[in-house]
Amino acid sequence: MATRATRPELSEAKGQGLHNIGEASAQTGVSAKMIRHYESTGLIPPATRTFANYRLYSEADLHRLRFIKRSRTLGFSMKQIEQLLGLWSDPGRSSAEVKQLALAHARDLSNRIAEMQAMQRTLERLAQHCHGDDRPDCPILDDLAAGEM
Amino acid sequence: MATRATRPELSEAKGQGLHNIGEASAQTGVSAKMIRHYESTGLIPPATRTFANYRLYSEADLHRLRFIKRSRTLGFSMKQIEQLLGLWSDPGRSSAEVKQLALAHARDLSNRIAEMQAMQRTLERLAQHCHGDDRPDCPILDDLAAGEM
DNA sequence: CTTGACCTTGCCATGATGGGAAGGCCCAGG
DNA sequence: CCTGGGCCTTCCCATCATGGCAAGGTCAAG
Repeated sequence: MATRATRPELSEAKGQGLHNIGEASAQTGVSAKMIRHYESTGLIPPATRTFANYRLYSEADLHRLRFIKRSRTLGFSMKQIEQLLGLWSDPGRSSAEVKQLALAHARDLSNRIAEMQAMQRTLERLAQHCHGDDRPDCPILDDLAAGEM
Repeated sequence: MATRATRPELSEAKGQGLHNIGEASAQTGVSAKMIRHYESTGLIPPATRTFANYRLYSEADLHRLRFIKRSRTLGFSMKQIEQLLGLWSDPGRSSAEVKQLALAHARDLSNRIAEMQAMQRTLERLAQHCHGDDRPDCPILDDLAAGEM
């Protein structure tokens, strides 16, 4: 078994516990499309490749992808995730930095939630006063047309 | 005063209560950029023009723009606003259609609010358990790394 | 006439994601 | 050996609503 100094065959790589992009996607919940995108933007390092140029992912790579996936699920932006990944891999980090990032995002969420709740309440209120029948009279349209900001 | 059959001068048009795009923007809160954009997508009809090709807006046009602005403030999408405008100008509409549109949007908002609240609660909970000091230990990163979906 | 504010069109960027095309690779079945 | 189908590669385009910039025309005041 001569070790191929440069780039392995796909079957060989899989025998060593590596995964192609399809498997990586299935095991992390990140689409292949997005894995490639993350690589192109530098969020993840360039994947090693097989002889035929297929991308290969180690368990550590999958771990990183799951971290990203979880962060997206919590609504962090890609820019914030970049910072989070930096902190994650920095042994000299202070938890204060992480906490600050998380709380900033939480505040941002709160603000957006409040805005949407205001919209929601207004809509519910308007809809309550709308007959919702065959007649054209409609307080909802009246409100929109009145332009009460 | 010979009525110019084709296209008026700007000063003449303003004398007749028409507005250029800057005034229309100032009086409706819709940026000039977006007014042009709405025209290009057909949301509003092509504006009449001065001799020098400046757009002109009547009070009715401003009314329409305010309607759009108010609808955006309530979070309706452009596609929904297109429908709302159609209903607004349709004397034969049924208020049920309007109400249905509004309630569908309200439900959509509720869903998105619920998602964001879930994120928000998770973040607050994680942050509460994070010391936020100089040490690197951080339950927030632990959670992200664990990938508990 | 000059200056500055405003208008015109047109192109590019955002942020995260999906879709699709054109072509190459891999494996299994005949 | 050949073929089919499924996976991979890169590249471009679309979304949604909005802003920015650039190059050039217009208008009103000094």
